[in-house]
Amino acid sequence: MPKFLDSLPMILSRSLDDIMPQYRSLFQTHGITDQQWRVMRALWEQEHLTSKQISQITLIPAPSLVGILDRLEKKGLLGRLRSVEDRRLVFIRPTKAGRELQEIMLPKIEEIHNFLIERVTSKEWNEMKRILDKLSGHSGPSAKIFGTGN
Amino acid sequence: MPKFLDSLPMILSRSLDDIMPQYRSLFQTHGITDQQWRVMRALWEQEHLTSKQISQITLIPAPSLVGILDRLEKKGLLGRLRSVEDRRLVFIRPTKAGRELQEIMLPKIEEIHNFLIERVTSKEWNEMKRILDKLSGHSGPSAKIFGTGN
DNA sequence: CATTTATAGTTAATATATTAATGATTAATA
DNA sequence: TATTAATCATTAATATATTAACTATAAATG
Repeated sequence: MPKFLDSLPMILSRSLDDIMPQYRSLFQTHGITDQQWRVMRALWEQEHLTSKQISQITLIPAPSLVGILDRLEKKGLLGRLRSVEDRRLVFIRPTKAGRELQEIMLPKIEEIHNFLIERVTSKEWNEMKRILDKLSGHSGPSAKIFGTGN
Repeated sequence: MPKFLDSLPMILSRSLDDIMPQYRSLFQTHGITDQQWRVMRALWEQEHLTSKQISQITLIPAPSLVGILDRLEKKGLLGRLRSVEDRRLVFIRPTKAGRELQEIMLPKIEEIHNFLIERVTSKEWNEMKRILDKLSGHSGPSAKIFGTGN
């Protein structure tokens, strides 16, 4: 394998390119994008979240999130409400239509997820996560010494 | 771990988010972007490549590649030349400045790569690639029967 | 209390991704 | 050979990523 294609960014990008289409066709069926679903998914089982929290959970950068929330709001899937205690905060909560979409999509998302992970054993799945975590620097020497043990 | 964060897209995205900044600071030093480097890297040791080939190697979608090549051309790092035999093809070749940038950057890229993979054993590295390949569907039952063995 | 510092959300500018469509060219086929 | 189908590069429209800067607000500090 050429060195370029064997770099970590290329390996991860290739995997994403391979699996995302399976999710994407579902997203398209429901008229939303990858990232828009990420936001809706983050709100699952949540009364509301702040923009900051959504950004952290979904890994969507804050400036990108603004437009994504705009479009989801325009689609009537969620609403924004500025906090009274701390007027810097904006609470995001799904609308009724948003909740219904979540209910419809989540099982199908889980189907795809199960279809994918059935390709590997439970041990392999955990191994992969562990190794990726090490590569991310979350399980290195410092983590062993100073980390929480997770 | 919440189910959402334990999905394959989130796991892979998180890994990318963790490692890319280490590369990105190098890219910025040399005034190019991630994808622009991908293109230059693909041309390493190549006389020239067609747009199609670059798109396949780098995983950059063809429409995105157009603008990326425009900017690299404007920076004087590569040139376009339409093929004479098949006038649909466009050959991309690095300029002298492009070659020099490759020479300067590649060792540093490899440093970062080595720094990253030193976090895991050689066995773990190969295990991760193998498992990701299975998840991508490249090593499933059909691959075992019909594949090349790689 | 006045001033500085930090934080949440946002805007702005540029680069890239996604999908569909188009123009030019070549290959395939009746 | 005339037509049809396929291919490569590109454009167009919309969505998102990246970085820096900005506004409003709150916290910290002198």
